[in-house]
Amino acid sequence: MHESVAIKQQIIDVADTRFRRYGFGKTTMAEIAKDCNMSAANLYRYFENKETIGVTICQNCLKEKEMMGKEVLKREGLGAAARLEAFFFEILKYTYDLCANDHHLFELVAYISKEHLDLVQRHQETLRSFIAEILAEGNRTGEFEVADIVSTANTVLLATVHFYYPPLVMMRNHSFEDLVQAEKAVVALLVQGLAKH
Amino acid sequence: MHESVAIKQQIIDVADTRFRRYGFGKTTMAEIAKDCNMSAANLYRYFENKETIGVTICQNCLKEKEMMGKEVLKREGLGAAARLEAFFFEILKYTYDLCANDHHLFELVAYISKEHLDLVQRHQETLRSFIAEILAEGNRTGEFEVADIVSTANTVLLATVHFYYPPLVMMRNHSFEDLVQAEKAVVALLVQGLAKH
DNA sequence: ATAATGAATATTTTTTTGACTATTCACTGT
DNA sequence: ACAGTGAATAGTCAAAAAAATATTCATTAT
Repeated sequence: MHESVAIKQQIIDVADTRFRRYGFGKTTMAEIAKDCNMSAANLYRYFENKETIGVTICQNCLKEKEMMGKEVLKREGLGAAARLEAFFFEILKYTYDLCANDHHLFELVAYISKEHLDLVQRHQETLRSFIAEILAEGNRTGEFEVADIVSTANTVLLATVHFYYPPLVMMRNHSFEDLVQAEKAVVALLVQGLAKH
Repeated sequence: MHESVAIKQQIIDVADTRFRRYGFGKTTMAEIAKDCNMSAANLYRYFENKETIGVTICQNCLKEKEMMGKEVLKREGLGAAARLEAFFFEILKYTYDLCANDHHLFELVAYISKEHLDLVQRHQETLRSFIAEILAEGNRTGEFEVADIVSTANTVLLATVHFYYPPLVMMRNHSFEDLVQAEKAVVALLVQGLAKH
């Protein structure tokens, strides 16, 4: 019945493991198939091609990052300013961990992002909507005074690119602590700018 | 006497022309030498190697960009906020023009920047000092209220990376107008945050 | 009809090889 | 000593060949 869904998932799991350990390029369809006890040809009944497998894993990665941010939206006892700070802290942490520890996955994401611009765009769209939520909350509580929430959310996203865009996060061997300090400083300045005066 | 300085300059001029037209990789030392009416071997009496020539041209490029920013520092009749805006506008304009029109030079800068991190760092250091000057002016005139000028200048630099870092400037085919609009929005938000309340 | 396969074909990657270019050096002219 | 050179060397790049891999397809199994 939903057999095919389970098999798809198995393929993703197996591929994910191999991609992380050996990289996308060094993993063959034959190897993935073997791990699933099937022939390489049969993989094509579940995925159009190898790249599609990569894209799916990439999407999962971005989705997980989004979850990290989303969790912050629901946290109790935070004002809008503190929430914004926590939001970028989580995003930065996730991005940093990915890049620093899963080098191969980082490369996969970078490669896929180059081709499938739409993926990245959708991801940014999601982050933007999260930020917009925080801005709206700030307006509600009187902490912020934002006229155009959507366009301001976009502006905030532009100013914080250092903390979610992997190539920038990894540029020069900044320690995680340095990055967090920079993140705090940028967000603090932005919060000042957003605040009701 | 200062013969060698003039010859060095000639080599740079000739190389610059060729690099812009054909790219760094497609320009040979023999060609540069021919343009200077000398043998390839003789170039090595003036430059350690080909890469050093590229680095020098790259430096000139960055220096020119810095000049664009510096000019804004001296403009009369601008408040600190307007000056900051004008500053990033000029930087963005120069960066955009370089990337959009001098594709080969853009690649050279990108390539050299990867190796010679110190060049880029020094460049950022310069931009930072310019921003610091503007912040200090703002403090003086009462427009801004910045406690730690140096660290704040750095924060501003981080938040505006979209407008001076070539790869980001060129990411997706944003029109120049879109970029300028984004630049205005980001700087406006930062200025709000810097303002005396 | 659906799942799966081995063998055939198409693509991509790797290796090899030859040509090309950067760099060095021993030497020439001043 | 200094500016310069041609020829020798070393290293890099690019085209071609070989090998590996992705993808398709005709066929089998259930």
